[in-house]
Amino acid sequence: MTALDSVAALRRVLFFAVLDENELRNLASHCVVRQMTKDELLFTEGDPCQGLFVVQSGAIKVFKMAETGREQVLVIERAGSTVGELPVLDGGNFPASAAALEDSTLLFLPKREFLELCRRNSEVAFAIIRTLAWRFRYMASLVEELSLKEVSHRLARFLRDRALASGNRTKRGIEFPLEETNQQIAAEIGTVRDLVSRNLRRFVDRGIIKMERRKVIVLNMADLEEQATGTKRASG
Amino acid sequence: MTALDSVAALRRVLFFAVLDENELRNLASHCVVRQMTKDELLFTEGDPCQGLFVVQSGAIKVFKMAETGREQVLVIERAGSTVGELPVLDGGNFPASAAALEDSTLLFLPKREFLELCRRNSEVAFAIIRTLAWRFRYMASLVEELSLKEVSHRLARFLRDRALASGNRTKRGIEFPLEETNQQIAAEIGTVRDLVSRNLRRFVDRGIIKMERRKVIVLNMADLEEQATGTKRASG
DNA sequence: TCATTGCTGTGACCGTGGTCACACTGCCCC
DNA sequence: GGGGCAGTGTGACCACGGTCACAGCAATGA
Repeated sequence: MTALDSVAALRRVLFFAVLDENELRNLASHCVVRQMTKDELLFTEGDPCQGLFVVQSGAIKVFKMAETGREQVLVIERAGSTVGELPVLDGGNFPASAAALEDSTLLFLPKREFLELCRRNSEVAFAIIRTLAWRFRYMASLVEELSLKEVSHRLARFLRDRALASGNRTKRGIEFPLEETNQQIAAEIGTVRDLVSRNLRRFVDRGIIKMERRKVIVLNMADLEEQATGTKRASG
Repeated sequence: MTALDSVAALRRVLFFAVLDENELRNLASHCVVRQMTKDELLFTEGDPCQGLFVVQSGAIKVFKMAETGREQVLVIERAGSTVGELPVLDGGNFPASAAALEDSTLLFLPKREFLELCRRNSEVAFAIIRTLAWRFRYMASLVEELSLKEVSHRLARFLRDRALASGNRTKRGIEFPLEETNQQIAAEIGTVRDLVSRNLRRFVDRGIIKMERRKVIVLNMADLEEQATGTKRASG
């Protein structure tokens, strides 16, 4: 872990990308590296916030948890994204909890330095606005899905996104590994593990996908797409 | 409708409050007044956006609509709030639709002028950041409720919020009128009109509230509070 | 006055989402 | 090899959320 790594990590962040080498180096000098092991808790909803975290590598899930233990993932941040900038910006506490989905490396940037930078550099401020706008759109579509779509549609969308993002086109179809457990998928799409299992099976039965071990092969992308787009009550 | 009214309306907006009289007047000179009648559509999800709307009076609901006709309200904006600043800020289209809940007066501010102002005045930019942060928190709690709470809890919370915001303490309890139809309440809390009706009845049966016509009397605030706080599976 | 309209209340019904229990399958590690 | 351990698959069951149909009620306006 060198200072150069930190600079590189910061540069990947949308709202630090506008900074020049000197500014980045200065910023990096204020950062503290934080190693996270899989499943480690970064912070809990309601905690006060001292600064923001830049994801250098790995993946951090931000989530809400019910007393029953059931959780709803709000967003997953990977390299080049930040976690916790919201409470830094509005002075409140963390609106949700966060934990590492895999071993991860973060940079902690104290809020003092971050806010100072915002005030100094209006380009940064605008980039932050764009980031927040993006986050809002994402949340709005999440609300839409949870309120107006069925579990099978949310799962279909999940699979489609994975297929487009990390799928390999083979003669059999679009193949990709299902990295996460059904439990994790459930938390992302807003249901329970059992239903993920059942709905995956249903897709297999209908010939939309094929599963080998934990590898998914999309046989019929059009059908999957249709499943993902449909509304409640409009299933076939 | 005078220019003074416009200035007053703008001043109520969090991110214009920092402007001085001259700036406000200048801004107002670029605004166009738009009268909306109840149920009139302001814009539809996906429409391109030419500027933002300042609510001077009345109420605008921002919502997502399913093909079935069922809708989910994201937020309701009243005097002093704005609608559509998001697409102005990130250059995208409207992420949701908007319509008037009652007769309303809006000011339309073309995006050119608004963006120029942002660039000129960093105070405005920071106020916008605070507004977006607030919106995000609101959406996060909406996601939490939709995913992790039952309809009865969401309704209880709705009633509690109303009681705190506009309730009159009387010898019988906390009284307030239920302005909206069950249909509207349903769209706000994410369900259908029938369930709102049934759940209201259940609260009455349990002695938590009393209903006279469309007036609600909260008899037992503690119970209502408990209903509103509980999680799925933790009901009595 | 009466017809129309829009909203509420409600009984009957049903499907999806969710719970629970348990067997099974890899897998890691002693 | 065999005993945990974590995750998956699945049958049975249940309840909440949602649908549908219809009756009642209040407000409106011709």
